[in-house]
Amino acid sequence: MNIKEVASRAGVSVTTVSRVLNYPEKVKESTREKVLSTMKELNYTPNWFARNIQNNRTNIVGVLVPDIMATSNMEIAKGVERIVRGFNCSMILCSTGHERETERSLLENLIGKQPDGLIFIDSCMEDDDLEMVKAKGIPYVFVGKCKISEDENLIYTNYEEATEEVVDYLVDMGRKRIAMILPDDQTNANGEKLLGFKKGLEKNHLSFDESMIKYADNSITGGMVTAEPMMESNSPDAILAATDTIAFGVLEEMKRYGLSPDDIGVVGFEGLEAGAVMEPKLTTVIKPSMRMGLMAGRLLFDLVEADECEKNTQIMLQSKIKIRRSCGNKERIREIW
Amino acid sequence: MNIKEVASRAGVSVTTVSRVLNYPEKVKESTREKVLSTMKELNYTPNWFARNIQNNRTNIVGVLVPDIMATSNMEIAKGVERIVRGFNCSMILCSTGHERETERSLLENLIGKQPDGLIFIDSCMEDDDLEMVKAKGIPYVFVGKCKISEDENLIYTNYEEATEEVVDYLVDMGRKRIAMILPDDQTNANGEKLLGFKKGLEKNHLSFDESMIKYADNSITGGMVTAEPMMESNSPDAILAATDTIAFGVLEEMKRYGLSPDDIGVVGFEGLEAGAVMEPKLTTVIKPSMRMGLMAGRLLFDLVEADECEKNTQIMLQSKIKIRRSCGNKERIREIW
DNA sequence: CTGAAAGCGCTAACAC
DNA sequence: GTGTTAGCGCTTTCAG
Repeated sequence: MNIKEVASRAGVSVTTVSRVLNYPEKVKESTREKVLSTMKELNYTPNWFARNIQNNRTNIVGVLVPDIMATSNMEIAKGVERIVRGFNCSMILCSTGHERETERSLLENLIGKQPDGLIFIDSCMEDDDLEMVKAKGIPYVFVGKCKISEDENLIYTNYEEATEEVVDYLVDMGRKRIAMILPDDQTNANGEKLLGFKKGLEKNHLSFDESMIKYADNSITGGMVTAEPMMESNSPDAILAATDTIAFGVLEEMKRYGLSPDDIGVVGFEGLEAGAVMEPKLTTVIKPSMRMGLMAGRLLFDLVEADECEKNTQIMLQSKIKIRRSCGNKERIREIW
Repeated sequence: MNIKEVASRAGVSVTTVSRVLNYPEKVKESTREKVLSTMKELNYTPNWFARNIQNNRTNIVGVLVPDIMATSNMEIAKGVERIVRGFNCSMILCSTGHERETERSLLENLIGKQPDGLIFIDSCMEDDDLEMVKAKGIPYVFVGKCKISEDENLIYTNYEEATEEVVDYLVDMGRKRIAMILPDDQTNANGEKLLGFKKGLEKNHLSFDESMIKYADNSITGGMVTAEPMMESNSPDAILAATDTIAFGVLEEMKRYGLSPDDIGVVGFEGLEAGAVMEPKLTTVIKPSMRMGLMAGRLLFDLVEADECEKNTQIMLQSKIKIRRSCGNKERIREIW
C-alpha cells in the first residue's frame, strides 16, 4: 500500500496525493476529499521512512534515565513528555542503570534513530561520550548536573546548597554527630550532596569524619542493612540519607532498635509521596521534578527550532527542605524554599 | 555525509560500502577495513530512514501505559525493556492518562512510526481502536485485561480471584462490614476487583451494599478525603483499597481519628515498597509486574518473528496476598500464593 | 570479491 | 490546481 496505488485509485497523480498529505490547502476541495476517502478505503498510511529520508525531522526525542522505574526519574520524564507531545513528538525512553557503558551504548543506538533531540537525566556520561552527539548536531539538554566539563544546556537543582541547609537545620535541632548514607551508584548528585554536607559541617564548626560516610544499595533493605551498625554505641545522632528510599530503611531499622527521631534524626532526598504517611513522617529535600522536566523539554525545542546544537543555557531550580517529624519536633516547624 | 561520499573517499563503490554495513563477511578483509576506517574518519552513520524504507523493521516497539510515573506501570515496562533490548529495539513510551481518547490518538501517532510491535498496559482501548493495529498487521500484546472482546494476546493477573481471597481473609479476621474504594479512572482492573469483591461477599454470605463502594482520586489525599466520612459512626470494619496509594491515605486518615487496624482493617493493591515501612505495615495484593513485563516482551517477539499478528496466547500470572499488619494481627500470619 | 544500475515510497522543483 | 520528473540514501539484483 503506497502513494502510487492511492494515486491511481483516486485517479490523480502522486504529487497530488503527496500534497494532500503535506499542504492540503493547496488542493481543490473536491479532489482532496476524493483522495482522503480513497486513503481511508485503502487503509493507507504514508511510509514514515520514505517521508523522513528527505526532511530530517523524526518527531522522536530520546530520553536517557538511570532507572525507568524510579518515580523521581519518571516525574521529570513526565514533564518532558508533556512538552514533547505538544510538538507532536514521541519519547524513546531507555534506562541506563547508572552505568556509563550502558548509557554509551544506548546513546549510540539512539543516535542511529536520528532523534530530533536528546535529554539526559542524571547522566553519568563523560565528555567523549557526548562527542558523538555533537558531531551529529543533535540538540540535547542535561537534567541534573553531570560530569560533562562545562557550558552545556542544563537544568539542575542546587543540591549542594540544599544539603548545606539540611546540615544547618540538623545542627539547629541540636545534632552534632551527623552521618551520611549515599547510594552506591555513580549518580553525580552524590558528589554534590557530599560536598554540601562537608561544607555544612565546616560552616557549623563540626569536623568531617570519613567513617561517617556510608554507601548503600538504593533500596529500603539497603538502608536497613547499612543503618544497622549505626544503631550501636557511639552512634550518630542524625543520618542524612541521600535518597528517601534509603531513609525509609533507616527509619525501619531504628524502629527495630526502639529508637526515635529524638535519638537519631533522619533526612531523605526526593519527597516520595510515601514519606508523608510513615511514622515519623520523613523530613526530606524536594526538587521540582515536574518543572525540571517541563523546562528541559522547552529548552530542547528552543534548540531544535533554532537549529542550534549548543546554547549554554543553565537553569537552576531550587530544592526545598520539607520539614516533617523525622528529626524530632522542636516546636518551630519551618520550610525553607 | 552519506554512503556515496564514504564510497568515493574509500575508493570503492556504494555497493561495497553497503555490504560492509550489512554483510561484512562478504567483503575482503582489506577493503572492509579501509571502508570501516573511512567511516570512522568521516563520522558516518547510515541514514536510518533510507535503510528502513525497504525492509520494514524499525527496531521500535511502542508501549502505551496509563501513567508513566506510576511504579506499578513502569515495573512492567522495565520488564518489557529488558526483552526488547535483547532484540536491539527501543521503546517508545507514551502515557495515556487512563483516557480512551488520548490512548487512541497516541496509538494513531505511534502506528505512523511503524513500530515492530505494540504493548498495551492496562489499556482502556475498545474493539474499534484496535482495528487500526490489526489492519496494519502490527503484532501486539495486552498486559492486564481490558475491554477488548476476546482472544487477544494477553498477559494478565487474576485480580478477581485475588480480591475474592482478600474478602475471605477479611472475613476470617472477623470483619463483616467491608467497604471498597476504587480509583476514579477507567482502569479495567477496577471492574475485576469489584466483581471479585462482590463474589467474595456472596461466598461469605454477606450482602452487598452499594453505599460501601466509593471512588477516589488515586493519591494519598484522595484516599484520605474519601476515607474521612467512613471514620464516623456505623463505619466499616474493613476497607479494601484498590491501590496502595489510596490505602496509604486511608491509613493516614485513620491515624487522625485514632483508629487502629483492629478498628478498621485495610488492604491495598500493588505492593509498593513503601507499604512495608509504614505503621501499620500494609497488607496488599501483589502482582508479578516484572514477570508480566518480561513475558509480554517475549510473547511480542514471538509474534514479530513469526510474522503473525494474532496468536491468542493468554497467560495468567498469579497475584498473591501479602499479609502484614494493617488488618490486625490474628496470630496466624499466612501468605496466599 | 566488486560494481552498475534499478528501485524503495515519498517530496519538491518546475512546467502546464 | 495538477502532473512530470528528478532525486533523497540506501539495498539488491545481476554481471563481471
